[in-house]
Amino acid sequence: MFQNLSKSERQKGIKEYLSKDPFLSDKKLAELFNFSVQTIRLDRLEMGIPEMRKRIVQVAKNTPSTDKVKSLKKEEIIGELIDIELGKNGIAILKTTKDMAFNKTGIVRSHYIFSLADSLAISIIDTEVALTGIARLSYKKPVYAGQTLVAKARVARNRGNKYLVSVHVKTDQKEVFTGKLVIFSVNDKIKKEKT
Amino acid sequence: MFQNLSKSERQKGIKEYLSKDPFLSDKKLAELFNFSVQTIRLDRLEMGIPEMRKRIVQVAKNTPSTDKVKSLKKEEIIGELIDIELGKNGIAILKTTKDMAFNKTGIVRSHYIFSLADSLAISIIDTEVALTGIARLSYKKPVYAGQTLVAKARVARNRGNKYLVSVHVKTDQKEVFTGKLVIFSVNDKIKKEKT
DNA sequence: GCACCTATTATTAGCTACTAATAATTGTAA
DNA sequence: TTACAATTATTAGTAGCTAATAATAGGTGC
Repeated sequence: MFQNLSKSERQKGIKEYLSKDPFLSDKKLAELFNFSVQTIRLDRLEMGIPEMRKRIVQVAKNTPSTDKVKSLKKEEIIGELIDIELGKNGIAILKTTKDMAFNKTGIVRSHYIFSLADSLAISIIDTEVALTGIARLSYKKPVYAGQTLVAKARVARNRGNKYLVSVHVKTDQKEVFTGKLVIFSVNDKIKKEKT
Repeated sequence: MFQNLSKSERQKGIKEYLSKDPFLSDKKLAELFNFSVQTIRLDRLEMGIPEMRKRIVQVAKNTPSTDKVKSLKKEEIIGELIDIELGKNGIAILKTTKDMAFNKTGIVRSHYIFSLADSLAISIIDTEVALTGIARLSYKKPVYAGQTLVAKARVARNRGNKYLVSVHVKTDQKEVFTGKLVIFSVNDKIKKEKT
């Protein structure tokens, strides 16, 4: 595979290979780089790379990423605003993908649909800041990854800073979700009050 | 730890322990169950369970393993699962960050809180696939970026494949969100029906 | 030339966590 | 008492190491 590599080149190569495949033993690395097993070991020691078994344990203990919080990306949530009449209604579209769905079934996770509905509902309120207060959600049919969702929101009632918004989400003419959201328009004072 | 277990009890115990912690060596199992290493090995052979190193490799390579949480892989859960009793209750934590919030106010967008509640609720259902049907959400107080949310979910009722899960989310002892979610446990048939 | 140094390779002993095979021991039931 | 299962022990061999020591090759400086 390799020949006549300098020490630094070889060490760099080992690092690279191991980052791609931590399952390589010293013996296999020795064959790959055409150096003796002992040299490879020395390289590992110099670079502070643990032995294969420990590397595998590390991978095994990290794969089910224990404490990493997977957050939703903005683009994934909001979808695309198609049409909007502030204070009245709006339409948004979201193309669902595999990573929004359960691996096992391909069914899109419910909070993605809610996120679409919620952000659309907030968007159509004609105010600086809007917060969701109460919501009633109803999931009618499962949505499968790949399907495109069309969300329509409408302000059903408005008393003072309180808005009742109803959202209907469809895919292929079928209604898959409906929700009623009570949204409050808020000014900056609230922020101070509650902190 | 254990004493005077029958062969079948012991083998059952070994299976259980290894499903929870595949990193246990035969020696440690022998100490746990108070039997000799050779007996443990015979048990593994009879049950077709590979040695520790091979188990670790399996985990590392992400080969399908029956997890404690059935319906969701850990990465798929929003927030960090702290404690769970399948079919009963569970606790999850989410550290909120700026990119979960509105720039203007620093208030966390409501769908992040719902996502935490929803994925926790689904996690505690002891089934292969779980889907949200109906939900009633109530946002009590605004949450500010940086605050840590603690979500507690409890199965309030369970009739057949229909579960009523109540979720309470708090930060600094204050309740910021409550929700009642109706979740359905589903088998694979649904998938075929609706596609 | 020689001393010195680095890089590389070899060798040996010991470790963990096994497999595989064989054998001995214990207990219990026909 | 014999037969059998369950358990434990023993031995040889394996992979993939650590750790320590030693040998060898090649170059640099003087």
